[in-house]
Amino acid sequence: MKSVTLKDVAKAAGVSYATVSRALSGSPQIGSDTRERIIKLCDEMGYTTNYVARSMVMKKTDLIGLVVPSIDNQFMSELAYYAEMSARAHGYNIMLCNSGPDLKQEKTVVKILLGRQVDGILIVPQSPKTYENIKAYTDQVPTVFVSENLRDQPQSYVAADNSRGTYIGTKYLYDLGHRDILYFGRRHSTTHQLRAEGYMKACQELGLKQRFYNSEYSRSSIAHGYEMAKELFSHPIDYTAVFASTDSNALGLLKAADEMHISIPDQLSLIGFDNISATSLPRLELTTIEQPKRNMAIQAVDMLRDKIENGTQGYVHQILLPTLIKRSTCRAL
Amino acid sequence: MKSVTLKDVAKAAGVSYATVSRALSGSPQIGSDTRERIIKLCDEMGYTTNYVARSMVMKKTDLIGLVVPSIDNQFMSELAYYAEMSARAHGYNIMLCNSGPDLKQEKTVVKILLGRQVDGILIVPQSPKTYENIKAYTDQVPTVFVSENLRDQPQSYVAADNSRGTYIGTKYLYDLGHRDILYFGRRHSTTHQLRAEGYMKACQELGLKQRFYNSEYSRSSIAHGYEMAKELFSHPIDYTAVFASTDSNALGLLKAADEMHISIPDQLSLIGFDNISATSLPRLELTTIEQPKRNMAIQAVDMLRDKIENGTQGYVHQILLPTLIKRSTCRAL
DNA sequence: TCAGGAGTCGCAAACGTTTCCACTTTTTTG
DNA sequence: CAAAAAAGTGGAAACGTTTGCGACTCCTGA
Repeated sequence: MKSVTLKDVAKAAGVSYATVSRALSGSPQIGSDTRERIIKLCDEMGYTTNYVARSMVMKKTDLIGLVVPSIDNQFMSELAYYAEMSARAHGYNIMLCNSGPDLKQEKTVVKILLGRQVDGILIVPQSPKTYENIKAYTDQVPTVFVSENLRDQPQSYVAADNSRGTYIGTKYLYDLGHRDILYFGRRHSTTHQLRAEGYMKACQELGLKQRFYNSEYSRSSIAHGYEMAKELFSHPIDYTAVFASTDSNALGLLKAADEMHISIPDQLSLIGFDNISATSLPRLELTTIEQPKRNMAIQAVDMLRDKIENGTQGYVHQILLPTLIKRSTCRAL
Repeated sequence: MKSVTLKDVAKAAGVSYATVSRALSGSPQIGSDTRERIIKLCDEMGYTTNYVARSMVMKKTDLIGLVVPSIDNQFMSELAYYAEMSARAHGYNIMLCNSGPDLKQEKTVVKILLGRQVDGILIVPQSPKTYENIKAYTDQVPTVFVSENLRDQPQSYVAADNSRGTYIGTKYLYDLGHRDILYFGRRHSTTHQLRAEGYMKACQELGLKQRFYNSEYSRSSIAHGYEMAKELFSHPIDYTAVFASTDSNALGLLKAADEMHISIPDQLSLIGFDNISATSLPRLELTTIEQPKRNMAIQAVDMLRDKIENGTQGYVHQILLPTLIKRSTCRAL
């Protein structure tokens, strides 16, 4: 269990441990013969440099804190995957924290991460209030937000262009011949407000009537989409397509439609948003708008690295374009 | 960016920094009046203890390395969720690594984790060869494996009782009246061998004929399940139920069945394994065997903590019972 | 022969903690 | 009331590394 230190290999090599350190770090001020000898010896003795000691003197941990509401969520786990890959490729490691159900938890984990001396924090906010919640810490360490739109805040973030996503989607529906399109789902939270706006903008441009259906406290879940849709379908259906603010809600609506024998897409076209993995499943095949998760993750760690390594001040808002994924829940009229 | 240290608050409080350290750590050998004064001061000055310095002297990082083939995977992200929660509740943080596509990557990240001085490692193996692959490191740090069955290896692990899972499932099918049950999918890798064994045992006890269908290099994916199933259905269907070794494969089979107008469950009952989240989706509703992921995660970190904190030697094999989730792809004959 | 420079290498400080030991002050006890 | 015990505090070492600076060796050229 006792690991071998610099001092150990120094002793074995008959040099000072400064020399060993330099040999490993590729310092130019060292003989190439001794360097090789030492490197070989390190290998034999199974020496690996102790990162916590190193961090101590370098005042840099090469650690990035990743805080997500809960990693057990398609969007976030996918994001985490690419973030970790990209970070590691650049010599960083990821410290993972679930910011749990409430803001208190979120603040706690950020505090922990600070104590751990992470070089930067990547956070996907759990609510629009997150910014205020951790404001006190974001100036102590480079931070970039992912996926929640902080528009007016002086904070770096990368996000999908939600507004453009719904715009593209309704345009697609229009081109398919639909003239009565219902927007279904959440409208509060910045993200969902933007999605609604994209729909509204498209309607305006195309001369369509804007029609919304949502309950005040709607959440993005299949169960809730189902409940909402059952309520919705109890009224006459005087629209030919619905744009769900979220894939989960769309899936819930799908379930309700099945039960009520409303055929999708024959009677009703349906389009969602997020491209969660479930949408590509057999029997589902939901047409949707994809958030470019891979790019978001990569851009986010790039931004963070820039802040860390170059000390870049200020902030940048990186907006990525979503794309339409055509599957089989929409049909031409 | 410059954070406040022990020395800073010591100066402000007019005491030595040993005293401040003691006040914070709740040492008994300190006056309760000075303790309160110091704690209040720390709060005001926004002091948080530097964990890397602390780790240095304590020779303990309170860090657990979590290595998974890829976090963007239902099973693993869910596992990671519970593991992180449980770990943090006990004062540990999680360092996340994807062990990537190959064994080389897996070895690399384990090495990194060792350099980071993690107190322990939680690893879900990417292949049966994982054990051999990282053998050299597992005796340098407490390690527990998750979900791959290392039966004969002197290594701690927690896993679902795969064999029992398939046993329960086929028994269920039998009780429903099925007498011709086909086992569909992978059979190599320890896990899947065990699953196959459970099916075989049930068949033996119940006097059923064992029937297998699989391709040599089958993987657990919907696409592959689909391909296999198309091939399968090109032969006459002289069985009334199929047990898929994996939910993903089951879903692929479902898709093929739909295309060939084979009705499930009317013509064919279907049962999967894993209870991935997709199985509970509308239109799918796959009957399956659930791995108790939450329990697995919690047990795993408990085992690891025991090794870390109590220096427990030896190894334990923790086998958890899977449960049958009845949904709508099975019907009584 | 020797000054001086290039090329190597060692010494020691520093990073921010925790904790052992010693020391001072206060309290208890005989 | 003196001595011993207890309580509270400070000094300093230690953890394993990086790196500035000084020192040493060796060689070149005058």
